[in-house]
Amino acid sequence: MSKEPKAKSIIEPRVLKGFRDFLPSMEIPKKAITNNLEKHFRSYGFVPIDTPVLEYTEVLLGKGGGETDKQIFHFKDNGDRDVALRFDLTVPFARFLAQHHSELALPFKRFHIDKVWRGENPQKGRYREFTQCDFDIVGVDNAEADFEILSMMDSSFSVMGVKNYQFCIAHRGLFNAFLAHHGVLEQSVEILRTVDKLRKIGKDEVLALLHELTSDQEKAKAILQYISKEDEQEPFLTTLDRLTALSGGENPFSERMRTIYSYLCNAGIEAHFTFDPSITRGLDYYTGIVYETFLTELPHFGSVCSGGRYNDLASLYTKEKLPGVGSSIGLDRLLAALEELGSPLVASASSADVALFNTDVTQFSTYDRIARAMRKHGLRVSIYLLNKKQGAQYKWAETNAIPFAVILSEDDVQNNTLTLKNLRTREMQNALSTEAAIAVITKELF
RNA sequence: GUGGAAGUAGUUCAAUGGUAGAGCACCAGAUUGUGGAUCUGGCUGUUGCAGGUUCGAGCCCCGUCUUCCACCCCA
Repeated sequence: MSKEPKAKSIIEPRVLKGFRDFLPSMEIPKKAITNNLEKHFRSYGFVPIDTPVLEYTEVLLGKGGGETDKQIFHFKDNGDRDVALRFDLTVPFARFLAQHHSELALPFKRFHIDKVWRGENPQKGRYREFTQCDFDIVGVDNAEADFEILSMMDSSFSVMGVKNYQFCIAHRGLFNAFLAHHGVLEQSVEILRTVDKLRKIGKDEVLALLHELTSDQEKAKAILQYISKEDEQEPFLTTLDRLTALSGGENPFSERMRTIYSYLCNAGIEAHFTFDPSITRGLDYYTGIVYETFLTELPHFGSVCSGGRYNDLASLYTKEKLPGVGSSIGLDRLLAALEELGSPLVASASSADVALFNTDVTQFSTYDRIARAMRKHGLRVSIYLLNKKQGAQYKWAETNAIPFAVILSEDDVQNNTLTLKNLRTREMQNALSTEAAIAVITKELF
C-alpha cells in the first residue's frame, strides 16, 4: 500500500478497539476467580458445557432482532455461510438444548465460562470481547429453581472474594400483570425500556417519557408509582404487597416471589436482596424473575451479574417445552471495577512461591533436584535461568512477587544444605535441609 | 452507529509556530558483596498514524486509529 519502501518494515503491534491483551497481573487474578467459580458451581451439581464461538447468524438472531442485530459481529465465512460470533452464552445454550435435550437428564444444570463478543462502542468496564460466567437450570419452572440460582449468585460473590454488592430483583410477569391491569400491555417493550432508565435519569424525566408513550397522565403516574420506592429501605415484603395491590391483587407471580423470599430468609441470605421494581432487563425473552447486581461503591459501573427466568427461549428451536432460569457474571466488568476500587484481589499476582537463585550454573542439577522436591509438596518453584549477579536475581524475584528465595552458598553445596531467605522480612535461615525449608515455607504460606 | 474530549520516552508530566526536555523506571559498568545506597555512562521518541498550510508544525487545518465520556444498549 505504501508508496515507497520504508526503512522500518515491522508491523505495528496493535489490537482492535474494545479488545484487550491480559498481562499476568490481570490474567492471574482472572484465572483464580474462574477456578474458584468453577469449583463452586460444581459443588451445586452444575456441569460444564462448551459451544462453538461461531454460529449461523440466523441461529443467534432468532429472536433478538432490533438492538442485537446492530451489536453482533457477523460476516460471510469462506464457504459463503452467514456466520456470527456469539454475543452471549444463553442463546447458544438454547440452541444446544433444542439439539441435545433428549441426551440430557432434566432438570439440567450447567455452567459455561467463556468469551462473548458485541460490536458496541467501548467504555470503562464495557468491551467488545468479554468473559461471561453463566449458570442456568432448565427443565423446571418453580420457586425452588429460582431460589437456587439466587442462592448461587450470593455464594459466588463470596467465593470470588467480592464485598459490598446488592442484588436487585423484580418480576417481569408481575409487571406485565400490572400493565395489563392498566390496559397498556401492548406497549410493554417501550415502557420496560423507559422504566429501566429510572436509576439514571430520575423520576421526572421518566414520567415525561411515560406520558409521551401512553398519552395518559394518570397511567404514566401509575407506572411511576409502581416502579419507584418512596423509601429506599422499604422491606421486601412491603414492596411486594404494594406492587401486588397495584396489579389488581394476588396472582401466581406475587405468590412465586413470596415463596422465593421465604427461602432466602430461611437460608439467612435475604440481606443481600432488595426488591427493585425498576429492574426490568432490556432483553425481551425474560418471563419471570429478573435481577441485576450492583457494587455499592461503584453503581455507575452497571450490573456485574444479571439474568432471570426465560420460559420460552428454546421454543425458537424446538417444540419441546424447556423453561429455564439463569444468571451471568460479567467477569471483565467486575475485574475493571475491582481494579478501580484497589481491591487486593487484583493486586496479588505472584508467579511462584519460591525463587531458586542461580549463583553457580555448574550446580544447575542441584537446583533442579531441590525444585522437584519442593514441587512434590505443592510449592510453585521458579529457577532463575540467567547467570547474573544476585542483585538482578533479587530484583527479578521482587518484580514477580515471589515471597521466598533459595540460595546455595559454597558451604551449602559442600554439605548438601540450602539457605532460605524470606524476601519480605529479609530473614535468612542457613544450612537447612530441603525438607526443613519446605516445612518453613509451607507453614508461612498456608 | 451518533455526538464531545484527549493522545508527547516503559511511566508520570513539560516544551510562545523556531534544535523535543525532567523525575521515576530500565540497561551497562564501577563500588559493595548473599538486593534496597552511591558514582559514571546509556537508552528509550519517526510527538498515535497519514496528509495539508507554512521558510519552518508536538503546536494550526483535514482524515484516520485508539482511549475516555454521553446517547443507545448492556456484562
